[in-house]
Amino acid sequence: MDEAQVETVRRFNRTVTARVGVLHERYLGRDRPVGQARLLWELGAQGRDVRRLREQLGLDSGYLSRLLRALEADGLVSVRRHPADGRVRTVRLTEAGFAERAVLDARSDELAASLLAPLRAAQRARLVAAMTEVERLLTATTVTVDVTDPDDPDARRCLGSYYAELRERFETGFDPARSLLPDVGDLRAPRGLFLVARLHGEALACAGLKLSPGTAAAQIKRMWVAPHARGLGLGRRLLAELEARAAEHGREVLRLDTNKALAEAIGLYRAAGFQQVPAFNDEPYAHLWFEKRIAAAAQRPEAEPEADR
Amino acid sequence: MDEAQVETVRRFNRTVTARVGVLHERYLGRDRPVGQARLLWELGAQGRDVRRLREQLGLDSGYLSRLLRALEADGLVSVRRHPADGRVRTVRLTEAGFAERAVLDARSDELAASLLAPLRAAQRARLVAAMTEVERLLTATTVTVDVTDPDDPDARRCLGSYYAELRERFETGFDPARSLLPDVGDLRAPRGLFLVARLHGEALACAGLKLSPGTAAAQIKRMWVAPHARGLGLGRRLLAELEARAAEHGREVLRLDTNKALAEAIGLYRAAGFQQVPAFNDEPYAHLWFEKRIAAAAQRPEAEPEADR
DNA sequence: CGACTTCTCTGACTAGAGTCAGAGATATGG
DNA sequence: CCATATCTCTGACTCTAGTCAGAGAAGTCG
Repeated sequence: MDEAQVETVRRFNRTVTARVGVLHERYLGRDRPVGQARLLWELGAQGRDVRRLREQLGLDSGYLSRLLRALEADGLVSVRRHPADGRVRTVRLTEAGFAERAVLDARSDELAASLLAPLRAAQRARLVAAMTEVERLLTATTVTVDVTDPDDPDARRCLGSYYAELRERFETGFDPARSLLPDVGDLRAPRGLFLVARLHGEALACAGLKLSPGTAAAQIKRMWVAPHARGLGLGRRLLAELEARAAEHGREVLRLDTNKALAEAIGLYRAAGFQQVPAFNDEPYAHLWFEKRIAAAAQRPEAEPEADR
Repeated sequence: MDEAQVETVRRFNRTVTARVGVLHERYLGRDRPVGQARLLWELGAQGRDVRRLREQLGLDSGYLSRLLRALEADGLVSVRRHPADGRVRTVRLTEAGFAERAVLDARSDELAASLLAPLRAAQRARLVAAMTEVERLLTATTVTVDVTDPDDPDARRCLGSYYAELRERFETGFDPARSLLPDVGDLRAPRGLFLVARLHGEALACAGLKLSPGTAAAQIKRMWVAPHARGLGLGRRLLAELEARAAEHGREVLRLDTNKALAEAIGLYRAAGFQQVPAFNDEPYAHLWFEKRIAAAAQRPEAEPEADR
């Protein structure tokens, strides 16, 4: 990235935090501490476990407890014990809580409207379009990609959604036990690895890499991106990450098989430089096979994020 | 504006305050209270009067005083009495202060880079472009337009710059005393009005309206936009505002005269719906005359900001 | 000169945000 | 069933941001 880009981002940060950030806090916390307001905001229609709230908002347990009690005292939330686990407590908005949330909502609308109001229709449309773009890309930069054990709950959730989607989209249905990789346990060191992409703690995408011993090829398996997270470039990012990891392990070729029903994925593979090749395995669910030569590297390169993350 | 637009702005606000705002504060205040950091940041290369700082940052005088003393104790700023006015104190960064500022600068770069890092080159370029657009338009929404006495210092500053620019751009030079409006004092109630557009207290643009009695036409005079503020749509906004004010006063026609050297202004007038007409006065500096029929209105309409601000 | 204003500083507060160290209740694994 | 881990809550703090009411020094105007 060049200096001019960094400079633009800096200017953006200043302008936006000054104009939006400050107002946002002020609107939100007009007659309620910002901490409480944020909490109300975060509480959805159904109840939430305190534990999850804490983790999601990154709050100290003591602090959160106090915030909850303040809201409870105002009659905005009710806190009950979790039906299954008595240690856990579940928070839920009361009627009054919903009303208060609606007030915050209205204020948020008001702030948004005040930003748009001084503009002419054409400028407004441009601003909204640019905001959409910024938000989309900023969301993309917030996603983290980490090596995760395939037995981790997040990993399991991704795989579950993946299988469900395949079941629905493949003409023949899908049963992982009948596939060439019945046990995802193979996707952990030293025979492989498994990546999970997360946004604010929510798992959005996954991808596995199989590093069979004694071959120069690494194989991509179980790659999936949550439907609502498509279009953020996550697929490409996972591919780039896998490529870098494979290179670290001295592999020279990256391979994968796929099903003809997965049109977007196939497009992604081609765009990322994969070439179609004859079948290199007898995966029953595969119709197409791809591979890509990669630059082996002992150390991970730094300059380009394709390899960097 | 429609609901979808408001919704987009809201989503933008949430994402951006969460991602940029919080980080911004955290980076900035990593080992220094945010208040102090903001102050360091705001202190330019030359010294600043405490009075101006207070006004610019909107701080309580006691609070600012304490912040300054904290920075002084750390040897980052020096505070001396103003040479001309012993009540006023002037703050200036010390060597160590500049070093500390450089650290903040570096962090800001770091934050910017961290936002860009996970993206591919193409995405980066798109993000930067969208940010530029958002920043530009958000700046535009922050500009306020108010009726101001033509003798107000801001108004005088604008007019001064305006005259200077005309002197330079007109083939014949420019002397306000030789023009048809030698005294801007006419541009105040009840015979007229004068608008000044300001951003963070800095005057950026102005425009006058002459409401000669006994005629159905109002006349626009002394319209100017600071060179560095062009492209924000301020000219259009001022025109719209004047049009609304003229309508409020029951006028049915808006008129203006202009010089052929002012190409951008002429373009603006045409784009805003003005038609060229034969000379309606004998302004020595005018080459072109324009007018526009406007809808008279006792009350100011609300729906469109063209008339709203 | 004297009254009034302007500007900065000090002292005395308040409130919010957040941290840390347990205590107590409830699960879980051997 | 016991030891250990997990989860929430309480009490006791700290820090920062910010407000308010003057005091005192320095200018300004009649």
